[in-house]
Amino acid sequence: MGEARQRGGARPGGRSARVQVAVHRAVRELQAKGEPGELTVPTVAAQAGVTPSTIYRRWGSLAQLLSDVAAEKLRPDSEPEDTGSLRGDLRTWLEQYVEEMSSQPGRAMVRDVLGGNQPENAALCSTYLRQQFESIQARALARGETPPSTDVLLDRIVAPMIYRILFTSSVPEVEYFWRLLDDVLEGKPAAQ
Amino acid sequence: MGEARQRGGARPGGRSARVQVAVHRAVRELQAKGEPGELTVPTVAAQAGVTPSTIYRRWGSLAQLLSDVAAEKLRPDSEPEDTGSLRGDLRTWLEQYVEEMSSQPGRAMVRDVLGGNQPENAALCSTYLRQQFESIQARALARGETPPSTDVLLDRIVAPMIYRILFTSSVPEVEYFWRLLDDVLEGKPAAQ
DNA sequence: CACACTAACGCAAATATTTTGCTTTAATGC
DNA sequence: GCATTAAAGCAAAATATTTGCGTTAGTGTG
Repeated sequence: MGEARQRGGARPGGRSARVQVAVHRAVRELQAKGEPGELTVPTVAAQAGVTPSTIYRRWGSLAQLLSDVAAEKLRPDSEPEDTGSLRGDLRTWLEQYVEEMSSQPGRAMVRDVLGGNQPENAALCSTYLRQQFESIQARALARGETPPSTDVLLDRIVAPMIYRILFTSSVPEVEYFWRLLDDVLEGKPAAQ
Repeated sequence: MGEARQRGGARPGGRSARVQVAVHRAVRELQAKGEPGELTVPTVAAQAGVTPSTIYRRWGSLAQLLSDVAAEKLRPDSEPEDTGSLRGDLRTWLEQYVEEMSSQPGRAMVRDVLGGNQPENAALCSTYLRQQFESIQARALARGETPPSTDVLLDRIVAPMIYRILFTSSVPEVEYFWRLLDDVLEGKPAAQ
């Protein structure tokens, strides 16, 4: 994750790991409780049973900690569902992704990952997406289908969604993105 | 701009306006000087000849102030150049936009607008883009050309660029986005 | 133009957060 | 085990943020 790295023999075992888990969990608990005013380094530290200075030294700031937690939340917990066809796989995946990301907590996650000025965490999210797509593509190839490239999927479907989440007040329904998907799959010319 | 709004008779004249200008200028000056560590509310206040509490009361936090300043910076200072054709107008505009946004300060601007949790500022940026596009479209229509819709331009060109700026470590050269543009203009099928 | 009204600023005390130096705890390698 | 030292704890110091209250100066009215 995005924690400050040391050169000397790092020591990731035991206590360090426990602190990491406790702090991340504390963040999630406080986030779940609502009250964004309660979400401060001292509060998180208290909830995690840890000293504030520990958090400052390991994560640097609340924003970086939140960025780490958000990146962790955004890691997919399972393979994309197999529906039997490329189009079905992508539609199902897209439905879940749109729902997750355009929700209030979803938008917050996106903002948080970007917030920490920690390019690695943002890049990680992109990597997660690529991996999901690659597994869908692999299945498609195994079926004899010819899937679009990952870059095309990112440019034509993910990017428009994220752009709207970040820069506009309302995000379209899934149908809008399903349409973008079909344009890609059918090699349609751009809608004018 | 994103400053806290009051219901009672607002008082935007004279002193308030001067403070606003002084504070924004102070932020720009400190940003220009580099040293991100120097960029704190007390420092900005000192540079602007103002009390910190003034900034806290008007802007709430450094992040919101930076968001306002970034939104202001992102406001286009002129009409898009007229090159005589739709494709030329869009290519020229795109060249400048890619150069501006993928630079180090450009990326910082994007992060800053989004940073303040101030959806209005982000939405403003999208509006600026729409306006630029609309003026290019109007010229195209006057020439008898048929320009793509604003949404298509945002989805197919701007969104991929912003996505890469925010989520990946390297942003492609202009040529990449010129290609996306030509795909849109020529109604080409998606590249596989 | 003088005057009342009050939004927005300044000032300074009260809080809260962040940094830092030093001590203690406990992983890791031998 | 035992030495070594990364990472945590603790507490004082430094900074940043909030808040109450007095002052300044836009704004509307007579």
